[in-house]
Amino acid sequence: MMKLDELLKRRGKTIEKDKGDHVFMQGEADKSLYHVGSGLLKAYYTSEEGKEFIKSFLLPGDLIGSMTSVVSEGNCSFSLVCLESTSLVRIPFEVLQERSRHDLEIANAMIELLIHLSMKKEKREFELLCLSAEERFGRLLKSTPILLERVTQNDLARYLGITPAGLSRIKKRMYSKGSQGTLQAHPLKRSRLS
Amino acid sequence: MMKLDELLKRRGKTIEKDKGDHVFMQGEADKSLYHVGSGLLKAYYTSEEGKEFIKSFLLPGDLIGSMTSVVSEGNCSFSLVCLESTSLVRIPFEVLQERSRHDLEIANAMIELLIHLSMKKEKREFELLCLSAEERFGRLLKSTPILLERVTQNDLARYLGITPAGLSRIKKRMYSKGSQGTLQAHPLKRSRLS
DNA sequence: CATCATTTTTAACCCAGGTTAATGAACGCC
DNA sequence: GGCGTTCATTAACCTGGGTTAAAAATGATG
Repeated sequence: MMKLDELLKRRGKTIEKDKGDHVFMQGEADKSLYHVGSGLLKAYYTSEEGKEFIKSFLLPGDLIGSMTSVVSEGNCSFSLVCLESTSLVRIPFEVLQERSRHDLEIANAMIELLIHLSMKKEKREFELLCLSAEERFGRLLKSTPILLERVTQNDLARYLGITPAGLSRIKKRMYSKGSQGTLQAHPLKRSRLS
Repeated sequence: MMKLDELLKRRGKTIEKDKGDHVFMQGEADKSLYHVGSGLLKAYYTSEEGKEFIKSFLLPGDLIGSMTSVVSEGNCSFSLVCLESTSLVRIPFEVLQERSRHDLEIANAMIELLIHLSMKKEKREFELLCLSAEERFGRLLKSTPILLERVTQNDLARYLGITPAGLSRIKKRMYSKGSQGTLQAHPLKRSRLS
C-alpha cells in the first residue's frame, strides 16, 4: 500500500475541480483509478429514461476506479461528479497494470486494493438486496452522518434507492417512532445546503 | 489465468457435495476461492429474522470467494449451498496470497481474477439499484434462461429481491402483456423440479 | 427586509410487491 | 392408483414508496 501511494504520487496527476464539474461521464472510455484528496463527489448511473441512481458518495481518502465497468463494452458504467470543489489524483489503469507486471510489490498492493474495493461493493450489494430503504437510511445515519449535512435530500434519496418524497416520509416515520419510543432527539433537522 | 488454473490444480482440493450440502455457512471463518466444476449452487445471506436473500447462483466455470467478506469482522458474510450435486475445487486464500507474494505471474492472474469478480458485483449492484424486479427478471430470462428450469420459484424470487407470490404476479403481468402485445409464446410454463 | 430561487416537506392518489392462507399441480412412494 | 409432500399459483388485504403538484422552509440578493 505504501508502494501504491508512492506510485500515485510519482505517476498520478492531481486534478482540481469545482463544484458541478464532472471527472468522467457514463459511456466515456476512461479507465483510471482516482484517489480523493479533498472535497466530495458522487458516482451515479443514468438510466435510459434519464433517471439518476447514486452508486456512492466519495470522501477524502476514498478510492474509486473506472476500470471495473462492465456495461457497454467496457466503457464507464457510471458518471463521477463533484458536489463540492474537489482535489483528486488520477492514475491511468494501464500504468498500474504495466507496473504490476514487473513489480511484485505493486502487484500485491493492487491485489489488496482490489479486495478493499470488492468489500465495499459487497457491503452495498448486501444493503440493496437485504435491507429496506428505512434500514439503509438508519445505517447511513450511523456510519456517515456527515453526509446528511453535505448532500441534498434528493441525492440522499437517490443513493438509498428511493425518491425525495419517500425519504421525507421515512424521516417522519422514524421521528414519530423515536419521540414516543426510545431514540431520536430533534426532528432530523430540516435545513438546506449552499 | 493459465497459471492460476495450474495452481488450482496443484494446490486446490476437489470437493464433491450432494444436493443440500453446504460448502460454508455465513459466520464461518473460511477464506477460500472456489471454482465450480459441475452442478449448481446458491450463495445467500440470512437476515437476523432468518429470512433468506440470494446473492447469486453459481454454474460450472464460475468462481466465488469467501475472502471479500466484510460483515462480522471478516467472517463469511454469506452461505454457499448446493442445489444439485456439485463438484468444486477449493483453494485457501492464504495459499493464493502467499504465492502472489513471490510469483509475479500469479499475482497478475489474481489481479485479473479480482477485476473479473468486481465486474460481476458491479453489474449486480447496478441491477439492484436501478432496475425494477420485473426488469431484473427480464434480464435473467435473457442472460441465463437455464436457471428457470433448475431453481425453484422461491429461490428465483429471493434472487430478484422479491417473494414467490410477487414473482408469480410478474410472470402473469408479462404474459398478458406479451400475448396481446408482441412477445412471449407459452405462459412461461409452470412445472416443478425434482 | 422583500423577493426570488431552491430545496424540502406534505398531501392525495396509485401501484408494486409483501403477507397470509387457500388452492392446484407435480412428483415420489407405497 | 391413492396419498402425502413439495412447489407454484392465486386471492384478499395491506403497506412502502412512486408521482405529481402544492405548500413551507431556507438561503441568496438587491
